[in-house]
Order: sequence, then structure tokens, then C-alpha cells
Amino acid sequence: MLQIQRIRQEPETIINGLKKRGVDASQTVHDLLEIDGQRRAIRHKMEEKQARSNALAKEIGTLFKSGKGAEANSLKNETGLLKQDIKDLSEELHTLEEKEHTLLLTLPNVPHPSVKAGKDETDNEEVSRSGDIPSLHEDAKPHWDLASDYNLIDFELGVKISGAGFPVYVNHGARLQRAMINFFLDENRGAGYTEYQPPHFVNAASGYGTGQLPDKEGQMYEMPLDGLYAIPTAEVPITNIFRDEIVNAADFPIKSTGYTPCFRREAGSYGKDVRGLNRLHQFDKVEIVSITDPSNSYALLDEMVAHIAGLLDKLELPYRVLRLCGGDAGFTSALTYDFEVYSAAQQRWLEVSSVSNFETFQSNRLKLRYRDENGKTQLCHTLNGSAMALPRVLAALLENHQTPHGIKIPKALAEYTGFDIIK
RNA sequence: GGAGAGAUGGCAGAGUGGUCGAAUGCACUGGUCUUGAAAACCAGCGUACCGAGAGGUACCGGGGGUUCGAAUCCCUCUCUCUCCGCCA
Repeated sequence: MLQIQRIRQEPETIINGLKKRGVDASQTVHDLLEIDGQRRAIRHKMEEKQARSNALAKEIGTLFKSGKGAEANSLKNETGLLKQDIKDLSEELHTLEEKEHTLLLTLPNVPHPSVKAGKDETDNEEVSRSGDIPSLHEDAKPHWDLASDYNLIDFELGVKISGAGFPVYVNHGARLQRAMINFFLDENRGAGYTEYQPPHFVNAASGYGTGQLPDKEGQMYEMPLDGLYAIPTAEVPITNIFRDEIVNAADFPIKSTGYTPCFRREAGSYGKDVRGLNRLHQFDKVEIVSITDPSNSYALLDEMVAHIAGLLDKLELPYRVLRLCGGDAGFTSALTYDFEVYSAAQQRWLEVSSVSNFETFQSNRLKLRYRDENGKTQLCHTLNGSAMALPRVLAALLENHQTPHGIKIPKALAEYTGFDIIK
């Protein structure tokens, strides 16, 4: 959520920035400024009456104590009137506050200056590319065939137990999953991230904190009996560790990591990219979350990008890094880099990581602050990224490293799997 | 599932109608003392909004009510804890 103070200070910057997303915010900003002005005027008026009422109440108390009951009672006339006024004003104030809040929720984050205007993924900029795209032998297969040939993943079994999009990993497939989780967590820990094992269900307050609610309400699995939501990413519970906190600036950057399964309803995306591991209702992901002060957040974003690149290098996968254009970046993001690995048999790029700086967009909702050098509280910048989403990494590993003799496991990962080839 | 207790500042914990944004202790920050440290002593120490400032307003889990006046009384919701039962 954008800060109203910022909209007051630089409405034009915000309107122009949002144009890069293809969003025309001029009407909303205009309405917000008007409502905000009214709100503050009414608040001021109400506070004046409250001050008067407080003073009178004090006076009445003193008068009663000194036995001047008649005088005290005469003052009560005025307080009665004030009371009604205050009630009316406060109702008006609440209405305006609600309107303002509702409007604020509709505005996405303002893109960073480096973000290009654009409509969708076709307008994203490739900023780097690494690794060689393998030339596969003639009988090379897509990962869903490999998964079944080598008995690694049983999609039909998942359908029986739960439904489409809930694969069952078996034997070497299951072990590979477990190995990747440990590999990623160890690498992240080695880079200074504190490891967490957070809850997989969160309450509504947490959903609002990171912006899943109300923006993406229908994307989360919901347990209405208990008022809980299955997390769509570890970002939600891990970032909410810091909700309503004033963190110590000396601890910056605060770096956290955690593995969780992720649950997504993927409503409205049936039939699109659902083959194999490309899009699932439940998948495993290791997430990194960082918190720092505004002056260092973009350097930290670069550091996170470099860290993720290092992971893909160790997995010996070809990848490219994209800077998302305004229209393709998420609602809450100021700047997002996507990592895509090349899946050689499908002959397409698969998104395996998305790294974003949210600036104060999340922390404003989270009330996540630090104290600056003057002792004033300021909103932190929050960032996060996948390091790494497992299914598509697995898909690329299987496809790219297949040989006529079996599927080779990259050296870094083989230390975790205990085997270096799947036959 | 049954029974009970509770929700107050970073933490612990007082406060049952006015002078309470709130005692006290711990923690934290600054200072005195000390070769240094500890101890002791002194001072400071919640958040948000409005205001140039003085200052004002709100907040004692959320919402509503009683009252001139509510942390304190009433209603209601939520959450937490303890004991019993069941159970990984």
C-alpha cells in the first residue's frame, strides 16, 4: 500500500510512474487528495471539540469536589452538545478513512526508474544470460516422460489422492526433492540468511500484511472454519515475523530463509502450462526474505540476484535474467528480476525465481519500521526472492541432464542426493 | 471436547470512576565515579496523527454502551494461558 503522505507530496511522480504499468491513476490520486484534505479538516475540528470537552470535564470534577454543584451542572449543558458533535464528526471521519483506505488499496506499487513501460511478458528486458543450452540426443524426452520412465513422479497417483496438480514423488524423485531443499537451505544459510521453519497456515492479518489479501483472495486455499489460509509462498509467514515491529537498524540487512510447501489454487489458469511440473497446486520452494533501510535496498537486491545466479551455476543450468516491465511486475513490486532456466526438451524458458524490492509497499501495511539516526521511526524496505522453486528446477535438471545412459546429477547436488546418476 | 483464568509500555507487573499515557522493577540510552570494567548514583526512555512551535488528540486486545468524565463499570467479539480428556 502506498503511503498517503507520499501521494500528497508527489502526486505527479506517482501518476507518471504508474503509467508504466498501463495504469491511469490520475482520477484515483485526485480523489484521494480530496478525501485526504477533508479527512484532515474534520479530524482537526473533532480534536478541537475533544480538547474543549476534556477541559470541561476536568473543571466539572474540580467544581464538584469543592461543593459547587450548581456551577458544575450548568457546564454540563455544553458538554452534552459537544458530545453529540464529536459523535457526528467521528462517524464522518470513519467514513472518509474507509474511503481513503479502499482507494489506497487499489493502487499498485510505483515502478523503479529503471523499469520500462510495457504491457506483458513480451516487453520484459533480458539483462543477462549464462550457461550453454545443451544439444540433446535424438530421443530426448520432456520431463513428464522421463519422470514416468525412471519412476520419479506419479502424476496419476496424485490425482487419485488429491486431484490434478498434486504430484507424488517416488524413489529417486523424492530423494532429489529432499536433496534440493537441503542444498538450497545450506547455500542460503552460508550467504548469511537465518533459517526458519514457519507455519504453513496463516491468519488473515498475515495475508493482509504481505498483500495477498485482499488483492489475490481467490488464489489461496482457505480454511473458513478456522479463519486460516494455506500459504502460497513462505514469503507470507516469514515476512510477517516482522509485522508490527520496530527493528534495530544495526541488524540491517536482516536476511531470512525458509523452506515450505506452497499452495496455490491457480484459479482461471486451467489448461495453461499445466503439463508435468510446470504449474502445480502444491509445490516446494525455498524463499529468501530481506529487510533493510531505503538507502541500501537496491544494493541488497543486486546481492540477492547474484546469490540466486550462483545457485543456478552450481546446478549447471542455463538461465537468463529478466527485468520485468511495468505491466508484468507484481502488484506490490517496485522492481522485479525473474530468473528463467532453459528446459531443453520442452525448448522453452521456465521461471524458477522471482526477486523483488517492494520498497515500503509491504512495510506500510506490515507496520515494519526502524529508527533513523534522528530517532524517528521510518518504514523499512522489504525484498524477497525464490531460492529456489523446486518443480521447474527439477524439470530442467531432468531434461537438460538426460543422456542415453541415464540422468546425470550435477556435482553440487550429488553431495546431497548420494547418487550421481539416475538409471 | 469439558472446566477455569487472563489480555496494561521491549519484558515483568501495579492500577477498580477524575490530578493516569499510566506506579515499580528489569532491560535499554546518556552521564558521574573508576586505570578499565562491574557495582553504585543521577538523568532519559511507548506509538500514531495534527501543528512552524508551544502544544493538541487518540491508543491500556477489538467493537459498542453507561457517565460531565472510563485502563477502571456494563454488553459483545477475538485471542492467549492453565487443568482434565483425546492424541502425533
